[in-house]
Amino acid sequence: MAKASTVYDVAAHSGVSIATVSRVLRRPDDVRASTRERVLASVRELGYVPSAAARGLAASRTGVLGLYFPSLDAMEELDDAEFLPGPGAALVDLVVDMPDSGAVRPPNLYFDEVLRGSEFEAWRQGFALMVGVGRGSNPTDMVNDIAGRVDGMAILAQSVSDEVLEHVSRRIPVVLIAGPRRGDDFDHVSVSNTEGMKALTTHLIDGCGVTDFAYVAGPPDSPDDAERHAGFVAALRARGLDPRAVPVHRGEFSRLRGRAVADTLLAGRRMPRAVVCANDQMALGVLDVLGAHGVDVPGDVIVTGFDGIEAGRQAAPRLTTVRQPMVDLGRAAMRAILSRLENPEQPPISLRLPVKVLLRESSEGRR
Amino acid sequence: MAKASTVYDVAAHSGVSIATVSRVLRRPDDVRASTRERVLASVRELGYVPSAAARGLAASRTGVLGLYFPSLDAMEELDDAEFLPGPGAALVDLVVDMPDSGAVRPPNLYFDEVLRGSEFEAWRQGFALMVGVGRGSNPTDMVNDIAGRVDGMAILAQSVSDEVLEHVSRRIPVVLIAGPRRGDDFDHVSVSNTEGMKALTTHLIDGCGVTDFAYVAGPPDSPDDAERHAGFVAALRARGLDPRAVPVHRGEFSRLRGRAVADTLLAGRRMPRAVVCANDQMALGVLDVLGAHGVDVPGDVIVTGFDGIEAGRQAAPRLTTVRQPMVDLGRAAMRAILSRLENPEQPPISLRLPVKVLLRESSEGRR
DNA sequence: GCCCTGAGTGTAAGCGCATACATCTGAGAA
DNA sequence: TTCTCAGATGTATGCGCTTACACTCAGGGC
Repeated sequence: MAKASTVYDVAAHSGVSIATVSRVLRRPDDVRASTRERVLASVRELGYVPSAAARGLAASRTGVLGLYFPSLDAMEELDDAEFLPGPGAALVDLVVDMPDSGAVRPPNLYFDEVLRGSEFEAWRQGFALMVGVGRGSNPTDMVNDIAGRVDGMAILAQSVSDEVLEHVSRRIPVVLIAGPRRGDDFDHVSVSNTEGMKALTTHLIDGCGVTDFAYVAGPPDSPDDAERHAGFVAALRARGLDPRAVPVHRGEFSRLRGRAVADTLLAGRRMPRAVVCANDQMALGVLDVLGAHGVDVPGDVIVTGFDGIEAGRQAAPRLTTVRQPMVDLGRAAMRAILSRLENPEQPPISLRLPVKVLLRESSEGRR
Repeated sequence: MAKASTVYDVAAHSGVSIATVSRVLRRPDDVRASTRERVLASVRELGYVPSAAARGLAASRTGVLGLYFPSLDAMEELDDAEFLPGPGAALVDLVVDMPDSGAVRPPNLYFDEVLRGSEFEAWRQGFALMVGVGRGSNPTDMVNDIAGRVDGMAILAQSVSDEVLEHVSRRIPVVLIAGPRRGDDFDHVSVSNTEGMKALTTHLIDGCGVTDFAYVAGPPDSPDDAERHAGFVAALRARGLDPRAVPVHRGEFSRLRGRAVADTLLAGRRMPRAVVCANDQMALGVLDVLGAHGVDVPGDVIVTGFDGIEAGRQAAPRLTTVRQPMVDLGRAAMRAILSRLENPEQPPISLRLPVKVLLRESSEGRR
């Protein structure tokens, strides 16, 4: 790494001008074959790797797309504690792992899957992907930082103030992922939360004959939760049921919260026929407790979730849920950016991806 | 986005020189407070976001660290099929999800968790993270591309040829993640595969009285698999057992493969007392089949895995395994890069992270 | 034999920023 | 009052690359 070599070095080494070196790399066909070979040989010999910074400056595009997430629960666990083993540390630690030991780390599907989709689509379109997570005292500094490094970026909605959004969008295209639409000015991709929950609820009423519900909601500031609850209410109304008669248990989107709600329900007078939860984690918590108390699911009580996480497929009984296309969300976001890049004047994009209601044994079993 | 504004615009707008604008952003204390405010107001008003390309060029460092992965199974599924809904597409699709419908998508822990750790550590150190996955006809083109964009990068071992490795490492520090050590020239972080498998196997022999094994190995070209198998063999030897007497079933690291092996075992003369698998996916496949055939685990057969994925915790019975610190692997890789960046002349780093043997019900139950 | 043409290559001008160095200003010292 | 010096700001250069444009040098048509 003794001073990385540059076009000048390669040019000198192969006896051509820097323009020719550049051409060999960007438009090889414009250069005579013999010259090209000579230059490529120098590239190999000198270990030359073009500087993307210089290239980006000159071409005024970076070839990078950005993805920004707010801080995630799964990330918060990480801390400053030293994690590297000391000099004499054991290489193996043998422990009896009790069923309830350790916190259940919520595998953050949103992050993992949206990222996966984004990376894939960016790659397909010939872009690299830069990721950033907002943390610390000034989470949105990261947004600005990324904005300076990319040709366009996707931001998980609800995580950035309008002011910052407005600011960076003057430099690059910005697309919002999930959450409510932010004014009419930003491109936006999301999933059919409302429609999905409405379809599921309607199925419970029409297909399973449920008239007696409990609803387990997420935090009040979650736009996803609001949309899902709206779908639930709409389904009830459409069938002439009174939404106000349904008890709503509001809290955080966690498995523990689901357990707490189930305890409350069990302590109550009478169990509802169906417990509809605004996400899978909570539904799994409900299943944990009902299972432990010998309640028959779905015979006595139907339980449903939302998201379609893997753990729901592995639960017993398997959880009926609404699967969000999270990978596609990432892909669609990248596409939206590119579309905007190609055609800056087009009207704002607002894409709503379809969801899939997965009917499984927590609602469909013996009845 | 009508032409992003630059330092020049901000300078003109606030009546100062570009040097002052730059100072306001980089070293605010060197500028008089009143001037600073004026410049910051212009920054806000013009929606100015500094170009990282220009900054990188001028400062000859990018402030970005890179992470490169080879193509992953979980990624391969993604294809060019159109995924965006057509104009009249339904927003909801209601399906009865049968237990065996759909492929079991292996959540790629390696990717997700190493990435998580890398991003976190990069952020802590004030760097952004760029990710790339090798795919297509020339997977390692991506390595070169990333190398031109970052101050240092981590590469998942085994995924890049020595030639490419050598080439990019002349420009930036490169650290290899997992796999075998590559010569003595590269910095390298990995986990204690051998020691972990040896400890687990030793426990099975000493603690569970197992003398009769079957071993389910991964693909022949997997260095992880090789190390794990070496640990297994070492444990047998240390207790006077003959490794050659243990049937080894070699194949890919998948759940389906585990099921196939279990079928084979069941079809055989006699079941071994313990089935040791080189990863969790395969062990889960074995559990699937044994469970379906009413074989008592661990009463009749003990099953163990390796990796510590979440699904193993949720299996019934819960899977005994060796947990790799994947998040820490990512963090350690980023640290190694920075360490090398600060002190280019230090001797090669070779860090081996400890693993944790998790004894759960697939080996520990009633006996 | 001359001019035109196009392929191949070189020249030079930025791209937007950081920063060494020059310049200017005003307050305090003499 | 004049000089000094430090703080504040401006000037100018270069980071490594892309690319418009200029140039050279055949070969072909006249």
